[in-house]
Amino acid sequence: MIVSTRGRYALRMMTGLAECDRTSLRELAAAQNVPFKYAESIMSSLVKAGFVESARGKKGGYRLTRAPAEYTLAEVLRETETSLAATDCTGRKEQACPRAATCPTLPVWRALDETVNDFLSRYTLLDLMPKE
Amino acid sequence: MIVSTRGRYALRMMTGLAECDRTSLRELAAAQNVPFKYAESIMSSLVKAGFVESARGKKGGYRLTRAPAEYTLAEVLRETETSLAATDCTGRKEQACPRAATCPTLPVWRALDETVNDFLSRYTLLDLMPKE
DNA sequence: ATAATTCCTATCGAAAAGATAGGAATTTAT
DNA sequence: ATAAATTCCTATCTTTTCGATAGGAATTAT
Repeated sequence: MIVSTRGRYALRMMTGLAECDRTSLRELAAAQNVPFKYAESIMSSLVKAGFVESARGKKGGYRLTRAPAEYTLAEVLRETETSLAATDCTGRKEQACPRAATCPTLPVWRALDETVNDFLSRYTLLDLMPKE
Repeated sequence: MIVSTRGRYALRMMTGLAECDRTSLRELAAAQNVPFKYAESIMSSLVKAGFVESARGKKGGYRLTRAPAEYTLAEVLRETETSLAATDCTGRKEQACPRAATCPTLPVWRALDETVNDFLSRYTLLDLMPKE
């Protein structure tokens, strides 16, 4: 699995935000069918990454900081998925593998990583907006 | 994660087999550093898929049924990974999603699936054999 | 003050992944 | 025949990851 539920929720929430100027998480989560408390945790990643701006207190809520076309799927998923790496070999534990220096397979995984990243960089939030 | 430990073990075991005419699982697992019992379960998938031929009893063992260049990574991983699908949306539970008909994101996931599959179809076991 | 919100930390429960256990069936060698 | 080495089969265990929830502190408009 490259993109998990968490990442898909994140994208849905962001397209939801793109459709209104500002909204509370309660409304957004309901509209996008994302469990409220889970949405909270995801939104916290989006804010920390600077994708979304928050306003606290009554009448508070969230709003995008850029135009939808300015977010690639790659950057959003990089912040919300645990890892986008094709394998453990190219992920966090990369350095832990003693075979790395001579492993004939490692270059293939690196190329796969790049292929996936390139793919996800060619799409933006705008491509995920419902038409008409 | 696209390729898990199980899939990588499968590929290692097959390249190991490619290096000798026939070998027992005990030897193979030891040589490739794959836990013996785990290797058994993986090998059972490989045999069932017809990638490998088994001989039972004393002096038994396993052997590839084709030349290394005749196995693509895609087909090996398709048999050993739980799923190669980019998301749940394009995996087994595909039909379970009520949004599918109008989901603007689904085509993207399908295209990603195809991209990954194309990539993995361009490499064969031969590409994973240690050089020199 | 009160109500509605974001923010923070902790935890739970289910599912998947990695790995192991034990023994039945088969075959070769002696 | 018997023993040894193997594949085959089913079941289980453990650890990690993932999805989701709980409770309450901090903030702000009214």
